[in-house]
Amino acid sequence: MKIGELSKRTGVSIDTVRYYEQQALIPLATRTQSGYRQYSEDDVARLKFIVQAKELGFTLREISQLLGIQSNDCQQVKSVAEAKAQELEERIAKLSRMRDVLLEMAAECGQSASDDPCPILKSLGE
Amino acid sequence: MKIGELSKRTGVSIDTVRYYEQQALIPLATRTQSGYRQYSEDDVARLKFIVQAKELGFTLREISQLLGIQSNDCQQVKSVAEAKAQELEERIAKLSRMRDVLLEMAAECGQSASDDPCPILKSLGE
DNA sequence: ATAAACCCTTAAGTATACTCAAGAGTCAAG
DNA sequence: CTTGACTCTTGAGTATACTTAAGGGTTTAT
Repeated sequence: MKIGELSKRTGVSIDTVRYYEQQALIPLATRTQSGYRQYSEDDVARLKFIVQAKELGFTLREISQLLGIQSNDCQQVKSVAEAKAQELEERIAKLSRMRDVLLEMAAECGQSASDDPCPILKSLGE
Repeated sequence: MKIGELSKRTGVSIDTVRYYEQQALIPLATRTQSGYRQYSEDDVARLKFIVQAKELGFTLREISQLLGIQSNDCQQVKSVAEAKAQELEERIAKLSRMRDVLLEMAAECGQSASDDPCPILKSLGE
């Protein structure tokens, strides 16, 4: 398939696909004799993965590592994946704490008299 | 205290403090007669909060909302905080799924023969 | 009183991740 | 066979969040 179809099937714009190729997130596409890029189902899957990972806050550099573009060394990919899982664990813990803090903030806001200072700065920042 | 001390106590660079002021994340500092910015403990707390929120992936715009810089309307701050808590909830769920996916990936990588293709592209992207 | 350390402003530069524009070649339908 | 949709490349522009540079006052310690 050509780049337009790939774009429609993944929701990634044509320009962004070319950008990802330039950044080596996806391999250099094979070309038709006239120079058009040709893509396969594997490319669709790879792009969908990139989209997912991006939504989760991974940088392109991290995604590149995850995809292990430069190497087919499964063991290396494994250790990267495990390290990322660990990072996610920590991030989840942090986010959970932040969520609790926000809810506490909201509760305090609801209770204080309307002309009291907002309690946010008191309850946070330390 | 002056900007240098504020910087040291919060880990935020002097330039970044001035940038945050320019972006209205912190209020315009009062000045000495010679034009030096003067800060208080409240400013320290506010900056520490900004640092925490940033680590959790909030944008400066979102943090600005959280801090409710333009308004002392506690109820508005409350609703922003609750909305953010809800967003965090969803983000935590997504991150948890991603962590599971990564661990599954790692497990598969560990099992496949070393010359098999890496199973990542198969197990993801759909 | 003078040198080091600190502060000021304005403006430009950096990294990430796109996004758009210009100018030109290619392909499919009527 | 031509028109419109699609693709190509190169290069510049955008947004976010800083960071650095240039040039010049202020404070503090000796």
